[in-house]
Amino acid sequence: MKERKKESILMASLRLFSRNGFHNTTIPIIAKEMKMSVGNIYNYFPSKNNLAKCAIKFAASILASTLRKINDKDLTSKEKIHEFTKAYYDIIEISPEIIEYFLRVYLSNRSLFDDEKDGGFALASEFVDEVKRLIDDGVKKRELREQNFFVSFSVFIGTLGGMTFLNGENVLEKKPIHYANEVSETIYRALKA
Amino acid sequence: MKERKKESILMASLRLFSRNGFHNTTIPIIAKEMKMSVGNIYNYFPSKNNLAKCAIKFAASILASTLRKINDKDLTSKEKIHEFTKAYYDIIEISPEIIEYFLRVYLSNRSLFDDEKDGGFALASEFVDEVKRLIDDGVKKRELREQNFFVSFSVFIGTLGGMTFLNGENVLEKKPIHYANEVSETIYRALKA
Amino acid sequence: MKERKKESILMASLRLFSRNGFHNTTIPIIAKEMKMSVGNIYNYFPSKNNLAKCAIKFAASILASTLRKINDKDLTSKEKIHEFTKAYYDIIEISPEIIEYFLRVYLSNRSLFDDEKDGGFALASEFVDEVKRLIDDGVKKRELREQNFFVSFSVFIGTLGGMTFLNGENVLEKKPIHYANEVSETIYRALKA
Amino acid sequence: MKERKKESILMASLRLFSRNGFHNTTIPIIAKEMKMSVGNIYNYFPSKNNLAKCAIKFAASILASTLRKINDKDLTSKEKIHEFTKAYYDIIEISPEIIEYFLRVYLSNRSLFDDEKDGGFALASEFVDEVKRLIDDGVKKRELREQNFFVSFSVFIGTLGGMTFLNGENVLEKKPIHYANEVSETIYRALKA
DNA sequence: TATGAATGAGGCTTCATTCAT
DNA sequence: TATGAATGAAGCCTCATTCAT
Repeated sequence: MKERKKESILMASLRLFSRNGFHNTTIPIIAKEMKMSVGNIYNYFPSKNNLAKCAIKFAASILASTLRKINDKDLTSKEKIHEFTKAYYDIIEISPEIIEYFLRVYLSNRSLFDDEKDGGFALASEFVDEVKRLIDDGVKKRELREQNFFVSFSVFIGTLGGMTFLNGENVLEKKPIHYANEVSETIYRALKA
Repeated sequence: MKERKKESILMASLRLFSRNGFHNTTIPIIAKEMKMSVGNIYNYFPSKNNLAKCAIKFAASILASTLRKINDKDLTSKEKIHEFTKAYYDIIEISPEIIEYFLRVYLSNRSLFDDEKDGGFALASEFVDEVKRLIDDGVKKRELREQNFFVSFSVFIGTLGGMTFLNGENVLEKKPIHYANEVSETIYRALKA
Repeated sequence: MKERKKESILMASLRLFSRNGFHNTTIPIIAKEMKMSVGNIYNYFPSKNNLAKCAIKFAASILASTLRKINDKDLTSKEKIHEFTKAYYDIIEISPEIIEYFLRVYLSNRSLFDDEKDGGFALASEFVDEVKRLIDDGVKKRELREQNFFVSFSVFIGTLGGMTFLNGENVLEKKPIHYANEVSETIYRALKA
Repeated sequence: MKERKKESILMASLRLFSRNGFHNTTIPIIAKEMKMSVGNIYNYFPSKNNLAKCAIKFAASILASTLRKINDKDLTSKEKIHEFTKAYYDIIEISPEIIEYFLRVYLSNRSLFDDEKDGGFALASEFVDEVKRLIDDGVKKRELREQNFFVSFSVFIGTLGGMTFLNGENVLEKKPIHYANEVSETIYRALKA
């Protein structure tokens, strides 16, 4: 009931924020999209900032659970990287807002999260932890090189983010999913033992 | 002199925009930082949007010229990647705003550049072109793998951007430059033939 | 209720615009006069320009309906001119802003209406059409001379406007209505067959 | 020298004010038109308001002297009205700004002239006096009807102003001068004994 | 006289948030 | 819970005017 509606507001906000940016998305716009009144939004979220924070957690948890499922499978690191890359591109295809939200809102509005511990980085920690698990496992199995985690994290997620950005800029000739193999192969090469 | 002042406004704006984002940086804030009056800013730039656009060109041309100098040297691709990574981290050390600006403003406020051709992608083209040259040369010399340029671009720049982001989030234990070797090695592995 | 408030804003704006001109009447002034907040004005009219346009239509339709009622009566042209002149001076007495608005805003700020078809002339067309009807009828009945409509229009409305202007300048010794007979007689002589 | 330059600033201002309105004409625009610096304008006129006031006097004196020359001739009132109407339309043809200034600036910015005696009406008095002379002479010669001067003034000037406005609105099919005969005839009929 | 960079008040407009219903 | 009119602070931008040169 209430929780359900809260989630649907979150989805709508995520979509609007990621498409148009945080500052270009007003509460009235969200209300209109939800066919609710402006005031009623505030019965579910105490502020626009809070909405943005919840959206980050929401998006991160979707990415995290996607990755968790793959981590839980019995696959080689190469396969995991490949599967996650594909899953990532599926998300881009179906719900690009989940990814774009990080690029459009999280990156550029750090001040929103200033009062959070870690300056808000922790909001995404569920996801980051899962990436760490993938890599640590790979290292343990000697499939991936041992190196500073954040370097590995950057290649992995930075590359995917880069492609997402280029897709958003409409400079890619084909749909993102088409590049999945090449991308995952490249990431794997970067990380392999 | 007028050109000098224009450039110093540009630097200040770049710094503020990159630190706090476009929308959280007001013209009064820029004016205060510059110890100028609000109105006087407008004698140098016709609008806040225009200021942001000029800042992109400015930042892109610094990155491009850094990379161009390296491209012009007689080095292997591996060395070039390494040199650029080091140069990149030097910039992060000295003028992090130049890099962060891309992350915090350019990536995230596409609508600012909507009226630009290519939706503003061209603003960074000077830099993108130089990356392309590095990779194409490497491919020609059989040092780098031939693959879709945008994939290579994403690994290269996405990885560097990822590290910049993590640095901005204060999750790195050491200064970015410390990771330069590991990062450039990783990028090279991703791209090598 | 919303429509009612909209109209009362329109009346207040009309009054202020006509008294002080468009540019000397600020939104805060209108808000103060209405005892509303500045922002709330914008819940009723999307811009100050739009307010001015709506005011023109509003004023023109009042003038038009006044004249239409007279046109609909079975009167000689001379009587019609006389009745309209009297009605006009009644309006000046009770709501001078309706007339003065044309003088002080419409005539003088054409650029406000540049994006309107006919450069905004159409905004007043309801009224102009009614004047045309009065004159055409008079010509048909051989009571008025046949001549270019715009010349007739100028004598008719220009004369009334002239008196309104002089009244606004406080150079008339008596109230405008006092001159109604003399004015209507003069207009009639100008137009009669 | 100085007086000459002052007059040329006045001409330029008159042109710009009448074309674009008082508030849309900035001092920098006037300076650019004059190929002078902004500051230098202030060596000739102490304020923009003062410039507007001087422009009114300037324009009124041109109209007054035009009318004076006609008044000084030995003509019937009908001929005088006709000559002035023609002269008026000549002015509209050659320097419409002189007339339009009254419509665009004087009418709509009364507050500019609030500190003037008569609320600024006196600024145009040279011209008004000349109109009075034309009419008084006509009355004395029994060619024109004796009636309240301001009524006569309104028909005379209001009609001409009406035509000017319609011309500015581009609703006239032909050039204003073409209507001169019809207009002067109509004015004469309105005023004749 | 002449320049034009600089000032700063003030205008229009937006929008997160509140609150009476 | 739900509504949406109302508030008011704050942002962008303009421009008359000044002043150091």
